[in-house]
Amino acid sequence: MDTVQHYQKLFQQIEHIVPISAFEKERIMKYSSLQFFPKKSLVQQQDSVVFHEYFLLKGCMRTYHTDQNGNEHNLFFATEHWWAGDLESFTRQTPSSFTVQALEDTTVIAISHSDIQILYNEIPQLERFFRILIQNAFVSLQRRIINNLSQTALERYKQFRTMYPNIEQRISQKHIASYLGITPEFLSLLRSKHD
Amino acid sequence: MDTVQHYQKLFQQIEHIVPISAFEKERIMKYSSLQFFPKKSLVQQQDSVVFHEYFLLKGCMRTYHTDQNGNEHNLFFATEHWWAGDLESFTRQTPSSFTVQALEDTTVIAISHSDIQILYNEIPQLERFFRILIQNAFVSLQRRIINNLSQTALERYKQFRTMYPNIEQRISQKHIASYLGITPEFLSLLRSKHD
DNA sequence: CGTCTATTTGAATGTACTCAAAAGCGGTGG
DNA sequence: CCACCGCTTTTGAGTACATTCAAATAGACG
Repeated sequence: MDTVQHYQKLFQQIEHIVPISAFEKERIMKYSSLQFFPKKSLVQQQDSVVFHEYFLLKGCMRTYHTDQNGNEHNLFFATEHWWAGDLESFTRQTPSSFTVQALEDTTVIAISHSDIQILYNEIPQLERFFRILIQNAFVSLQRRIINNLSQTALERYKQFRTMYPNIEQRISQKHIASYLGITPEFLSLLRSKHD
Repeated sequence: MDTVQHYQKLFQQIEHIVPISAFEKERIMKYSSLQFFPKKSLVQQQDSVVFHEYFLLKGCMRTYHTDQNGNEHNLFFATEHWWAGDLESFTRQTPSSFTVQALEDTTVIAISHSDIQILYNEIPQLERFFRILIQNAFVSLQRRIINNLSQTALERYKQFRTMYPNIEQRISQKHIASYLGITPEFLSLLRSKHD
């Protein structure tokens, strides 16, 4: 089966944290699916309930919030072997505060809300896996808040570049500016001064 | 036993998410302890490994990071029935990026790193409890980042006031300014203009 | 009561934004 | 394959938001 190949990276990531058997891997494959999102398509939409979490096999996505004034603010970028999808809406089955958009043609493994409940019960270690996954995400958000509090836009940009060197080339400056919390014009200025 | 009374709020919080038996409650009490921190004392220190997570019964704490320039940045405040303690350092047993300080005389239930491993194994539901706890914390950090990206200092301050109305009276403006990411002078200005 | 820290006030400065216009770039259709 | 269209990036002027530094005032605590 060819799909097995696609799941290797996901299984690797899980096994890096908790052990899973061949049988459990089959269950995971049974209760998830491969999906494709063309470039620019919306994967999830703000104010709608989220039904899936996505593990990216190929491509790139952004998660953003649109505020009262209609301005978009990028919260996350996800590339290969990252997870995407609003966790709050997914777990609580409440309307999402975020839109998720494919920035490139993107292939994912999708797990639905109902199926993950089944998997949690069949494979208790997954509970731990996702706890640790969220914990890591939580920690990186903490770091980001501290950075936002203590650093200037230029420092944050430099750090972003060193932290995600490969991502920068795939994403427009406009989106990076939004992620950093500055205007595209100001990011352009910073780049011209310090490059 | 009087300590039982102290644990009521903790058990309530756990049972709000997962069921636990009377026996399991006893195990939790066995593998945790009551501790007291006088006002201004340091509960955890930056660059040291964190050994406990704390559930606050009474009092108030702040978690802050000291940057290269020696400036402190408040990341969290915790009051009654909140948790405090750097999760990253606690779970990974690595040096912490944060200092935790009692802002008032504070009484807590403390759980050590080794004891929580025992409890995870004895009471698997706790794994889910902490996953959901972290998930909630993660979600509120997401919100905070979006707010920081989309709002001015005045808007953030107003939101802080409505979101944590009881906390403001217990914490100095200096610390609130640091939490908001502005100088105490500027917060003072905002307050004088819009009050 | 005196000391230490927190808060207020004000002037000068810096960081980042808005608005506008021009230049660059990528995709699409003829 | 080129021309055009729309979107992104650059550049610049003027402005707003927030900081720094300094000094005065107010509060908290022993």
